[in-house]
Amino acid sequence: MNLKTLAKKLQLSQTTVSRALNGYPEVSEATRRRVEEAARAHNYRPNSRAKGLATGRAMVIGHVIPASTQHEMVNPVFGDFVAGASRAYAAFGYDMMFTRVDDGDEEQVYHALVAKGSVDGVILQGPRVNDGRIPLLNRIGLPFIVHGRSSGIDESYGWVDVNNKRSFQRATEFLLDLGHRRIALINGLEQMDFAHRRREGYIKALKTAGIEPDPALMRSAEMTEVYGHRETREMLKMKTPPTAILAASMISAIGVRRAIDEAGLTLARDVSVITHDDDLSYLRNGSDVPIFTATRSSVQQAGEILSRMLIEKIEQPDAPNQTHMLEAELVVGRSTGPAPEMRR
Amino acid sequence: MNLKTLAKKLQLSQTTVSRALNGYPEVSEATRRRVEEAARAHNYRPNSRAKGLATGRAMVIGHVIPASTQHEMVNPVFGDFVAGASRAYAAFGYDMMFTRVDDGDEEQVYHALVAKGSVDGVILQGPRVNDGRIPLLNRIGLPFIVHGRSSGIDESYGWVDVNNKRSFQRATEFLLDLGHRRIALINGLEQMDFAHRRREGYIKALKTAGIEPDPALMRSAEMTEVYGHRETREMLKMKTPPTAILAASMISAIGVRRAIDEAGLTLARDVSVITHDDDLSYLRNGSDVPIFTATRSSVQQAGEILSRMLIEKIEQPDAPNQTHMLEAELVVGRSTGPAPEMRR
DNA sequence: GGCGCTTTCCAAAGCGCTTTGGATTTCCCT
DNA sequence: AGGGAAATCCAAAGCGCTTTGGAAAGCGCC
Repeated sequence: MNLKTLAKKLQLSQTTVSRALNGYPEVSEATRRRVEEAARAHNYRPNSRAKGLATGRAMVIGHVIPASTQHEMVNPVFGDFVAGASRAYAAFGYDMMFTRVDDGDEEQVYHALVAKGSVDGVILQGPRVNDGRIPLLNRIGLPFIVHGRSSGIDESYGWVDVNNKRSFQRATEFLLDLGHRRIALINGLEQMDFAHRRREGYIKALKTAGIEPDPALMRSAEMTEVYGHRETREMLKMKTPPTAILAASMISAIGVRRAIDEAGLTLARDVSVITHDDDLSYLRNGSDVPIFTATRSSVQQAGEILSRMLIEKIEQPDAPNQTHMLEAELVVGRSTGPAPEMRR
Repeated sequence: MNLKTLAKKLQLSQTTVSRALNGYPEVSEATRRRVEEAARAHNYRPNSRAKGLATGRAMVIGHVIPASTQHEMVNPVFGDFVAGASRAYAAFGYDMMFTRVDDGDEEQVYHALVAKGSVDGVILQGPRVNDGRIPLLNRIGLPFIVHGRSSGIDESYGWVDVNNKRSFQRATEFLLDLGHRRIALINGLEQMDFAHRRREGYIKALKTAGIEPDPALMRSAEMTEVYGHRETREMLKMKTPPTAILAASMISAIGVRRAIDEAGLTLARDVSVITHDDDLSYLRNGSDVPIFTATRSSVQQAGEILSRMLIEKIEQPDAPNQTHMLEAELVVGRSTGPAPEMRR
């Protein structure tokens, strides 16, 4: 069923039917009702490609996802983020499309997306420090919003980000207040901007307290469970092991806890742990009492805000870039306690 | 840059340029080379909507995702599955599109997808027992492959599934062989077909061993960490608590372990745990020695097989439906041991 | 009755591509 | 030299929609 045959059935022109369906005023209420009814009855939906061709809009938002390092997609954060974003897309009639890109092909892929006209805008996930994709997208003129920011990039762009620096600074201060002096940071990959900022916060808090950061206590990699476990196990073997650990995600914190258990130590009593908590649906930080003391910020909520912003950007491209800073909340759970030295 | 202006620049007709670019034989090698070069130079990419309109193919594969219960998207399994699928899509030039659907609107959404022509086929995720979507899609005639199967549906359809029944039967037998008699099942939602089959396997093994399944030891819900923790804590409080637990996913198994720790018990010694392991990138079951004894089957691999099958189905819709059964492997880790009674 | 509005509708062009049906040229062979 | 096949290219139609530029009809009013 297409416009033409529907129009014929109704004894109307395609123009009129199209206008009736799209809410234009140049059509009488009676006709509109008649048209709408017929459309419903015949299960008519305008062909999206034809509509897109005619209007120049795709009603699709793209997510370009680095593949070689599959970090983005397989990171459990991804699902919650996308779930949040999809809520906004659905509300505004957009679909979301994922394009997988091998490393180095990013420029190609963005050019292709705009040349092929398959999306109206993109979400930039996982920005790195000094991320070249931002100037690229600005140059191409494809509307985009960044999930996070990119240190070192001066041009204007829209973003939604957690105040990673401040939240890790506060978390570190919290541990310092508990008397901890050897505090480890099991960070994400430090080329990622969020990890970079978290380290800044961590270091700033240490320096402010007059403590020189120890490179041996700072680890950086993809935030898997195995990674959290491995680094913790190693550090606990040191001559003067850390008494507190800052973990970058719930998943790696789970590995951290496993290593602590295996070492015969007790969480909170022997080693304190604070993690960042993205508030993932499948990995809630406990039900009543939080398992971990954590800096919490819902990535699902971030996804929703972000996609709303992108849709606005698409619908009025000339409006100034918006930004939105989310403050993580420090929730105190059962994974932190006074430094062991203090307790004696 | 579009076909018309590119053709004009080359002093050729649109036909020739199009044919040159699409590998048709009616164009000389010399011209083809010239055209390809110009296309590259001007960064030309055919507009996908126009191409789709002309060919009738969208080169897009759809994933329709239930929203109200956001199980699908926020389940960490989702990311790995999609990562696997995207590998095949990228190889064959397809994009993937996600449509969020509120409960009850599924029929609407599928109809819309085919009417709007926005996808060439869909992947059906999270099939339930007796899932009405399968007959619906067959009726509509939209190519699809199911990730899993649906007990109670007799019509023919393509699927890729893990042999859930057998793998849980084996896992149960393994525990029985270790002397366990009170074995709990912390299952997924039992309207989900995979959970249904797992329970069948579990029950079959028990009955074969002459043990009457105890309803108090069978739990069912979304497989979150908190759920694994809560059910385990409850069951450990019973007068005769289980000595072994079968968990439905790594995430809930992590909750199970947490509850065991909190109860002052030791994994493997006091309580044995076997989990199903989807081999998620961020939640590997340990590095060298597996953390948990587990039935393992890579969901990423399933995604890749599935999407390959769907592409074949799209390209030759009349071929008979293919099916692919994956056998989970039982890996023995450190979470299982002889039943406590046996050790005395 | 005729004028100027508003209301209601329509024919046709155009979005950027593929593909059909031919036209033109080249080449080989007798 | 001429005929036919093969190679190479092209004009134009068509995919299903929106939108422009009018046309026709209805209405109140002088």
